[in-house]
Amino acid sequence: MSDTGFFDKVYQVTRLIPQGRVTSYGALARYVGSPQSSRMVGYAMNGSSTQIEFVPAHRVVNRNGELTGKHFFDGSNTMQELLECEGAIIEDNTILNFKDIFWNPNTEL
DNA sequence: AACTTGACGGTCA
DNA sequence: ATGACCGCCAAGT
Repeated sequence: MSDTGFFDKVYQVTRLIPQGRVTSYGALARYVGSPQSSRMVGYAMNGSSTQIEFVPAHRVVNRNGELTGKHFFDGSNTMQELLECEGAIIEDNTILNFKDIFWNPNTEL
């Protein structure tokens, strides 16, 4: 597969996130081999919309379960609605059942 | 070509 | 427990 770079790896792993589950930037960063580049993961998500294949960027939140990237979606609460639609309990931009639906690529992949 | 910024995370004071 | 600092890679200016 094309490891054309950091971003592509991130996109590919992100697509593997099961529906109804979420993961963190740090977990993805660690999986692609750059544990300290969690910011880059978020930055990559920024360009996820330019990808041919759909990337469920809404399933990626920070380690605190907060929807820090909701601002980068169409509406103001698009990300939240998508997640709630998949079974997440969200309040004040935070996934309350984060611990329950967390998906760790390093452990479950 | 150099500097700054960015959807984060871990550590140290 | 709260706040500041550093690291990391890519893209924009």
